[in-house]
Formats: sequence, structure tokens, C-alpha cells
Amino acid sequence: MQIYNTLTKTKEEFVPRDKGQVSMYVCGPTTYNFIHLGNARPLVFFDTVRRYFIYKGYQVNFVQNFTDVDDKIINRAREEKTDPLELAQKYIREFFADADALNVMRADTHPKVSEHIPEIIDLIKKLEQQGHAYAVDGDVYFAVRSFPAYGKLSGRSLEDMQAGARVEVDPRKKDPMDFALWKAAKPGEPSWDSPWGPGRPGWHIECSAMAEKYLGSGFDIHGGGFDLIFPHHENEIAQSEAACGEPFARYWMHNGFITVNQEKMSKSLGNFFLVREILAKFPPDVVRWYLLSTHYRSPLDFDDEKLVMAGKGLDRIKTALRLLYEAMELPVYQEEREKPVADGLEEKLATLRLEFEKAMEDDFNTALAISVFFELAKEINIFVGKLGGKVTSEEKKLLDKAHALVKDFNCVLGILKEDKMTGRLLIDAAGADDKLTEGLIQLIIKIRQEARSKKDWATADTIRDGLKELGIILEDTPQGVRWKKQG
RNA sequence: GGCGGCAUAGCCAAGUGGUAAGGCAGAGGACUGCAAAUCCUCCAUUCCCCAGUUCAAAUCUGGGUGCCGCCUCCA
Repeated sequence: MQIYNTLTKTKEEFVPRDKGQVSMYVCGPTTYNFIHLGNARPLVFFDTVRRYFIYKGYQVNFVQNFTDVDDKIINRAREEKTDPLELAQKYIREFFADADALNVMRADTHPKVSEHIPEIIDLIKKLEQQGHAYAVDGDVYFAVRSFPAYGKLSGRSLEDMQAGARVEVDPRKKDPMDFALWKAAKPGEPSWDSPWGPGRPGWHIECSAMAEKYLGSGFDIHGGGFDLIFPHHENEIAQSEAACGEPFARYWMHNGFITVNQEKMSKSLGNFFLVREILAKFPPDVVRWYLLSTHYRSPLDFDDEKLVMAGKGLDRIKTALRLLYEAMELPVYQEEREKPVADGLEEKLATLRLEFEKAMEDDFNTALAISVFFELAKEINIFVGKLGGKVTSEEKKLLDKAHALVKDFNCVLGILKEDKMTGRLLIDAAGADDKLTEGLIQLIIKIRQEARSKKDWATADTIRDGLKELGIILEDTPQGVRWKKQG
């Protein structure tokens, strides 16, 4: 398994700290608003990473924090005249609503800053005792000059950064790049008691404290967006490694941005689209498919047209799956076929599994993995097309194997949900919402079939066109009529 | 100013030394009452430009052009 490590700027062979186990920490959102598509990319991508490790049989410990104490939350709460922690709590709930829709698994632990103040204070105390931090007027700063490796993740030196620094220099800091570990409380802000007086944690220290608590030093993978490399992750490394003298995280993974008209989607530019706005127009499986259709380190440009395209691609997979399920319902014949129909399919399925794994093991190349999924869909279509309305028991076994492979691909990519009772994947375009609709459609189909049997094509076509207007697609096959909702 | 990334068909997008995956769109064919779905075939002599290394380059080196990001909150 090869993983591109931001720390070394190369792909490295992944070796977990503990055999058979993977520890991951992915920076979660600051919960002062609904999440936008840019937030959804790391969510979906790292969820897919986690799913692949699970597929490979690893035991994964996945931690994703919530930053529920922060300037932006405080400001927003002031505007809305509510309590900051309540506001944060509300958006944590909203976060889960969106994440659940995108089929993102809940983390094993979702620690919150507000519930880890003692751990944070302990870490700051440790840094202060070791001379890596200093207090000024109730604030505590990290002394970047005390950590010689500062800049190793982002690949820049303190000199580089200061030359072009656009930061207002706080004269109380020993070095302009020193950053806050603890902020003295201002009136009306949430605060906690500390050795330096009442206050709250700085932005970076939380992740150091919580990652250490739940995963320990030298855990496997730390992930987030490219924009977190500096300063956030650089600072996490400084804090954690200065405090314990051991490597913090071993593999640093960063996803590229979602762009709009090739420009970064961001809250400050105001060109962002909320996940729920998009989900109002497109099904969640399409959004997820689209997010995974490009390699995670490349930028991904967003517009409606691209989601439409992704939807059409995913329809191909869904159609193959529908055909597969149809074939799995066919009666099993005992006698052999005169001409075998499944030539080489079993080997082909094995090859496709290997290709899929190879793609995922090359730095999680989901775009390539998806192309393997398309090949699988084609193989299924070819096979099912040759069955001619009946299967032998051998062929039935092959259908089950193909189904198992689809389920495995789907499970790693997290696209379609599974019906726990039947073990089948749910294809939303198929089937009716209720019994009445199903009955009505079946009745209409029956009437149309009667017209067709009398070669009354005008009536048959009127019905088909009329249903299409309503978003119901009819497909005539030798085995009967199939219907689905428009994708 | 410092640091970094990207440039592949109409569109999206893999591919980092061995002669251009896959998807969408498009064209033709099979199937069909006609469709739809599906299958088959076609659709980049070429990978931003120039020079170089090499038997061999989209892939490596140098130069150029264009776009983007980080250095300030941001996934």
C-alpha cells in the first residue's frame, strides 16, 4: 500500500504502527455553519480510506474532532444572540445530518474541544515547563524558535515566512510566527480557569491534545485539506513533538480543493455551496460518486453540469445492478446449456478485484478504481444479456460472485446503501414509494401490453410517452416490461 | 517577495520512461413494432510551447507560457 506523505513529498509504503491496526485522525469542522462541498470532500475521501482499510481486514480507529470553541463560533453566536456552545452543538447535529446523507461512517470517537480543556491545559503546561511556551498577560504562546524542525511539513523556513508575512506583528511575541496556545478570556466569551487565568484554547492545540489522548504518539495517518498544512498541521507537529519528543503522526495526507470556476471554494470568497443545497438537487450517491471521480490530491471543479455527468455515469452502474438482480430472480434450470455462456467470467471477476485493489493501494486512486467498477458493470451486462431468461446452477453461482464483487466495490466507495434484510444494494431509481403507486403502474403496464398485443402502437406509445412525462421510464424486454424512475 | 501545485479528445479524467485507461457527449451497426436499456465498432499519430537526455518521453532535464493554491480564518 502506497501513500503519498506530505511530510516527505513522496509515496511511501504504508506500515502501520501496530500490526493489523490503523489509527487515523482527520481534522473536523469548526461548527458555526452548515458544511459546504469543500468540507465534504475530505469527509467522503477519508471515509473511503477508512473503508478500504476495513475491507483489507485492518482494525481501524478513526478519530474526527469538532472545534466547538472558536472566534467564529463566538461571533456567530453574538449575531444570533445565542450561547456559543449551544450554537456549536446545533451545527454538530447538522453536520451529522449531511454526513449521514453522504453515507459517511461515524468516527469511532468525535472529541470536542469543550470536553477536553483539562488535557489541553496539561499539554500547554508541559510545553511551558520545557521552555517551548511562554505566558504574556494571560495569553500563552508557542515559541517557534524553540522547535528547530518548525516548517518541516510545509517545506518553508521561518525566514521564508517572515519575509512575506502579512501578519500584524504583536510586539508581545518573541517571534512573529509564535502562535497562541491559550487565549485570555474577553468579557462575555466562554472561558475556563487555567494557571494563566480564565481563557480558552488556541486553535491548534486541541488536535495535539485529542490526537494524543485517543491515538497516542506516532499514530498512523493524519488527514485534512491542503489549506491545513500551514499553519494548522505545522503547529500541531511543533506542539506535539516538542512536548513528547516523539514523532506525532507518521503519514500526513491532504486532499485538494473543490473549486468553482477554477477558484477555491471557500467561506471567505463566498463562492461556496452548502452540502444540503446540493443534496436538494442531486441524490447523495451521485454527489459521493462525483467527489471520488477525481484523485483526492487534484483540484475538483464544481458545477451542476459535472454532477449531471457523474449521475449518468453512476446510472450505468445502477443499470447493471438492476439487470443483475433481475437475473438473480430467474428460475434455475437443471440441464446444461448447449453452448456455455459464461466463458472466462470467473477469471475476469478475479482480475477486476485485483485491479480495483491495485488502484486503491496506489495512494487511493479512486478515479481508477471507479473505472474498474465500470468494467465490472460491462461484464455483468454482457453475461446477463446472454442468459436468455434462464440460468443454470453454475451460472447462478457466478451471478452471486459478481454480486459479491459489486458489493465489495460499493462498500469501499460507500455509494449505495445496503438492505440489511436482503443483503442487496438499494437502487433508488427502481421501485415505487408505496403500494398504491406500484399497483397503479403495474395496471397501466398491463393495459399497455394488451394494446401492444393488438398492435395498437398508438395507444402503447401514448402511454409510454405519458409516463415518461411523469418521470417513469418503461423498457420493453423479451422477458416483459421493466420500469424505473427517471435518474 | 517566499514556497508549492496543475496543464492529456467537445467535456470529465487515469496514466510518471516502452509506444495514450475509463466515463459523459457524438457517429455507425445489432436488438426492438418504434423506443429505451444493453452489446459491437468508430471517435487524441498525440498529451500547453520550445530545446535537450535516451534505442525509446505525456512521463526525465532546462527554458518559456497560462491557470491555481499556501504564506491571514478556511477542508
